[in-house]
Amino acid sequence: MRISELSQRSGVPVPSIKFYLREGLLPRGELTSPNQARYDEDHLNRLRLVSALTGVGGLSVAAARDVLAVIDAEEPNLDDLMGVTLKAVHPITTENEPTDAELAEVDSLAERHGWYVHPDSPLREEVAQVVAALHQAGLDTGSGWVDGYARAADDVARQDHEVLTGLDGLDEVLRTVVVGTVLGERLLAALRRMAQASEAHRRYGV
Amino acid sequence: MRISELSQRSGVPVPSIKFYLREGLLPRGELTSPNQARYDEDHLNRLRLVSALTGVGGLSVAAARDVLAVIDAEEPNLDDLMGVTLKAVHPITTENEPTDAELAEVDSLAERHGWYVHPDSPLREEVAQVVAALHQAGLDTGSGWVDGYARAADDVARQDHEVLTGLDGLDEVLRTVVVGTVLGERLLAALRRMAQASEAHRRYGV
DNA sequence: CTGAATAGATAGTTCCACTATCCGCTATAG
DNA sequence: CTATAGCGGATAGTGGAACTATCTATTCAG
Repeated sequence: MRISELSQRSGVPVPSIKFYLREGLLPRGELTSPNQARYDEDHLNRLRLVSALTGVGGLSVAAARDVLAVIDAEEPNLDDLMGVTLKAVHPITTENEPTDAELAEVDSLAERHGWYVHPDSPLREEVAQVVAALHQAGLDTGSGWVDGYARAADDVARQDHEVLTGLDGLDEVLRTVVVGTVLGERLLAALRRMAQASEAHRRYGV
Repeated sequence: MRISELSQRSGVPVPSIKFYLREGLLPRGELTSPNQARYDEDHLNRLRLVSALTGVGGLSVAAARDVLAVIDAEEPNLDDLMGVTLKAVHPITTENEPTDAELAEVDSLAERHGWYVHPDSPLREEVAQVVAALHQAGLDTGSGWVDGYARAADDVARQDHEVLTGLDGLDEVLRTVVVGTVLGERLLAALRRMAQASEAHRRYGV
């Protein structure tokens, strides 16, 4: 197919597709002549993936490119993929260094839930940073409600890995990890809001 | 205190504070003369709240302003607050209309979990949109894993409301709803990633 | 044959979240 | 008392991100 069909079937405007081609999110089509290229179903699927990641997924174009590059790597590596994906989802900023007390809070939380957290893992800092933001915003994390969040997170993570074991091709595993990490987060957030609204209705009526 | 002290204690640069003042996220200080104003602890707390919402919370300045405006309203209303907050967190885009099948999927999910979802609620569309994005990205939602996410979301939402019943002042309730919605989402996401990493370590070593 | 579409390059646009500069004034150190 | 650093408030400028428009030289479809 040509670019206009790709555009129609994906819902992405032609200029945007050209932009993604330039940025390397989407491989070029096969040139049949100097100004004609042919795209196939793979291109369409890839474009839909890009669209999902940058749209609902909320990734920047640069972050999406990094993530996709790992998927495309010769020897894809689950570790790399997780690292890149985690970085992509919410860029680590150094806006407010967490205190040692907050890091310790995270460590003890992890211990209570039986999590192994590498001391140098950026995740440790990241969680501590969110905790720091909660404190800054005037919320107390001392009364144990964070453990409830951790339990829910643990449930979801276990299930995520269950799902992965049911897949066969490496390609599918990689794609599922990426999409599951990026969109799963959005799904969980949206469902939480839905559950919250329902709970509010149940408790306080309409 | 004057603006420089506000800046030092909050970590926000003076020009940014001026920007927030202009944008109405932070109330003006009390003028003691035409070019001198006095700020107090309330200003500092408010600034820290703004910083948490726009920083780790990921809200745009406009979204933060809308949310804060509801908190500041004469007669604050929990419904308004939730509506505005939900809109602020992830702006509703019309990028890919969910299909009727996807909406139906969401409805039956809600029913299975005993959630009341108003037919006109934007949440319905929002969840369906995430589901649509998952489909577009090539993931199947038919095998029941979404129910696991819903269960986790339900747990968290119930607990969120438990926390609220333990608070007294309306002000505190409102602030907790906002911060809890915005930052709670980030917390849950970060914890999920941490749990995922730990689970990966448990299953595949290193 | 002709008009619409195409590949690829370059340049322009729009939005956002700040920054920088400027002015007239004021608090304060010496 | 002066010098000077800082202030409030207004206006203008900056830099990055994600497109969007335009251009040229083809080429395909009717």
